[in-house]
Parts: sequence; structure tokens; C-alpha cells
Amino acid sequence: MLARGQSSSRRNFKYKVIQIVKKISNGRVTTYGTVATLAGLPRGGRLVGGILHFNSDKYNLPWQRIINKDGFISTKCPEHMKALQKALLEQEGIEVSSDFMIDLDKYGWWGK
DNA sequence: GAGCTGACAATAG
DNA sequence: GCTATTGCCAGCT
Repeated sequence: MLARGQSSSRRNFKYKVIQIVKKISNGRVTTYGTVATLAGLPRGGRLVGGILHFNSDKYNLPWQRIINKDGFISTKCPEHMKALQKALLEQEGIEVSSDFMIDLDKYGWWGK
């Protein structure tokens, strides 16, 4: 029953993403696809970006820990420029290359 | 109230 | 192997 419960899944996705991002350990980074997959949307990477963009400030989410699957910072927004993200990650203890590239094989967080 | 945009990822050609 | 297109859904206009 409660077949309509799936409707709640949609809104739950936002909440799910927030919870996942907040569960990321300090000094670890993950990708949009990973967060989206854990939230139940293997191809919802775009949503993660959109949700983080607004909720990061409201829920105080570490958006800097979320990068694309290339281990590269995708942020195009002036409020989330790469330099800022790089600085935040370095404060977390994460090493960021001069090209803003991050070693996911070393700092990658996959829902653990 | 309805439509468009958007911090990506995966699949197909 | 690289390029182009599609799909996902929340938030804003």
C-alpha cells in the first residue's frame, strides 16, 4: 500500500542528499554521481548540484567536498569559485593540485 | 500554476 | 577514443 508514497521520494531526494553530504567524513571528498546514486538517482548528478547550490548555505553543507567524477571542481558560480573550494579543502586536510584536481583514489568517499 | 534552468553522469553513435 | 545527446528533479522566474 501507500503506492503514492513514491511521491514523497521526490522530495525525500533533497533531504537524502543533505544527509549524505553531511555524513561525509572530514578530509574526504565525493562526486555528484555518488551522492545522487546514494540518494536513489544514478543520473541525478545535476540535481545534487542544484540542491547543494541553495541548501549548502541553508543547511551549512560542505559543498566543497562535492566534485565531479573527474575529481575536478566544476563550480562555475562566482560564489563558489574554485579558489574558495580549494582553500576549504586544504583546511580539511585534503591535498588539491594546482589545477584544482583532487585525488579521488586517495580522498574519495563512497558512502561509507 | 506552469515552464525553464542547472555545481553532472551515463549511453549511444 | 572522442563527441553529441538524453535523463534525472529541485528551485527560481
